[in-house]
Amino acid sequence: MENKRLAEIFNAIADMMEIEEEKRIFEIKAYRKAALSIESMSEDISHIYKSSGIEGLMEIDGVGTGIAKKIKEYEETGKVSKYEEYKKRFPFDILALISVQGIGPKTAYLLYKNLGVKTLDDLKKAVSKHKIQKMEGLGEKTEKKIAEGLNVLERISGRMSLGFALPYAEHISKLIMDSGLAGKACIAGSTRRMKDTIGDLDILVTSEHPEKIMEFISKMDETEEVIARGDTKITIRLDSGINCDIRVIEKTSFGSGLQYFTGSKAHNIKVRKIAIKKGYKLNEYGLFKGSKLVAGENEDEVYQKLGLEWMEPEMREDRGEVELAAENKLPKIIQEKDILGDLHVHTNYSDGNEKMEDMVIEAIRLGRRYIGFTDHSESEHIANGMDRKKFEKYSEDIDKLNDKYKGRITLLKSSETDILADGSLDWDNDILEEMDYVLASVHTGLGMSKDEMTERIIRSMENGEVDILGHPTDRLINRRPPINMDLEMVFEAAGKYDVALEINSSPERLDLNDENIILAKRFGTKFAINTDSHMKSHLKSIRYGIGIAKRGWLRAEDIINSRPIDKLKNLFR
DNA sequence: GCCGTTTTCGGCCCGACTGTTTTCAGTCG
Repeated sequence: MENKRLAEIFNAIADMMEIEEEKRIFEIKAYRKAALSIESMSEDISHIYKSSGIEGLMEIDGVGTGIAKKIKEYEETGKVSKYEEYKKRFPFDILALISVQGIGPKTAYLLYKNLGVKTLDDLKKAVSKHKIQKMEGLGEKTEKKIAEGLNVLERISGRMSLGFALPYAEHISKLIMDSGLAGKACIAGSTRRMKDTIGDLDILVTSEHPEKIMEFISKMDETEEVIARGDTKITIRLDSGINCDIRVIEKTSFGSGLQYFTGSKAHNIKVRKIAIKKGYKLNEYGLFKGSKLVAGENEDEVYQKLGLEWMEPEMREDRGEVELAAENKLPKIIQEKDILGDLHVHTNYSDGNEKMEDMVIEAIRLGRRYIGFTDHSESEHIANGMDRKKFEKYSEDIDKLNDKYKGRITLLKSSETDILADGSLDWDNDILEEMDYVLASVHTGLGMSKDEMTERIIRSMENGEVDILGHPTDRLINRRPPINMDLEMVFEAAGKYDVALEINSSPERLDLNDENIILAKRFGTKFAINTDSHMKSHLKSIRYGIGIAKRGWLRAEDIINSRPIDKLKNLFR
């Protein structure tokens, strides 16, 4: 998948153009737009080029003849000559340097020209020798800001999982509400869009006393540092290391503010263009005809006045949702209430923290109609995997509890069964047949070659016993990359053998993610949104998986655990 | 460089905050 690299190259071209060719602003924007499109595509751009050539590339939003040619060049030679030329002129690591908060292309160039700074290491040295404050146009404060920016870069490697960011954002919103100074405090940005990883938090606040809110926020215990503070907007760094933008707006602008602040950027640009076409202007303060406010208090109304259906925040990525909304043809995607059960739950029979019955009681309390127990199979020693004897006891326990809680919830018998290195399963068939369904996952031998891994996983599905493939890519956010496999081949096999792909809601996994879901859906696969709970509190994590599923535009019928228990059992049979 | 239900030429989303300035460029979202 070269999409990411190509997006990087086009972004770097745009950055380097900004240094001395800022007048070509629209050309620069064109490169950025193309980069954004390419980066957010689920389809492999090399495949597009190989199957449909330049014409295929030009179908991509923001890609015309010029950029399509450059993609072709990259596909054939591995290089883009325009980029190589720019790199000769500006031989410093522009992408690294501008990743520091406060440094943009112009500042990066100044640093290179005056101090010879080419890399982050050079930058660190320049900072420690206090060379930056002496430069013309920069000063003491800029140097300090850069020093802090470098600090933050070192502390935060990558983005935060949605599963950690959302509760944190909720906590901050609650603090703001509890201050009594705000009418509303609403989470916006990529957190509201339920993106699997979050760069920073955005919170929209309505208040009659913006200055008091600013003061309150800057004094919260959670606020480690105030990065910027104006009349309506404050940026803080929280003690968790994540940045948080808080914007205060009047009640009458709440809807347009939320629309604007939720994004995504690409979605907003598209919506604003529609506004212009229809003779309006749209900004965070409202939808205006001339200077007259037409809509602003409700988000729904803003869209409606533009002739658009309201779109779920999870869909706002400019992946075709605006066009469908204009025609009233948005798909009806999964809602939290559609999920009836959870098919990946551990207990203290293996590596879970709690007794089976406690998990059952909590699942009932959360309104689940069924719960599938999936304690680990024997070879997972590290996770206290069950042997045959223990499985029998586990199985009896499930039967007993099923009787006890009959009519309130149904317990399903399963096991998270290891997919061994050769693609076979970790239980013999006689045990597998005792289960209501089989959840199979890879836990070991993650370093295999792509071909071996692909074959291993496909083989595990071929024997017809597997119903769900658990956390298919095995990634751990910020800790472990996805395993090396041919996603399309695995997804195709899952479609062929009727194996549902898991959307694992555990904050550290969120696997599959939205892009993989979109890809898998092309092969007609079904999905299961599970929590992989190891304690009672984990059962609530289902909302992250649902968010990810919504981002993949999944409908209730795509998800097996939205079916009533009898239909689900039929499916497993 | 891209794009078209006003256009194949002439437009291109919109605004906040900071720092080093004396009116604005750079950065960010």
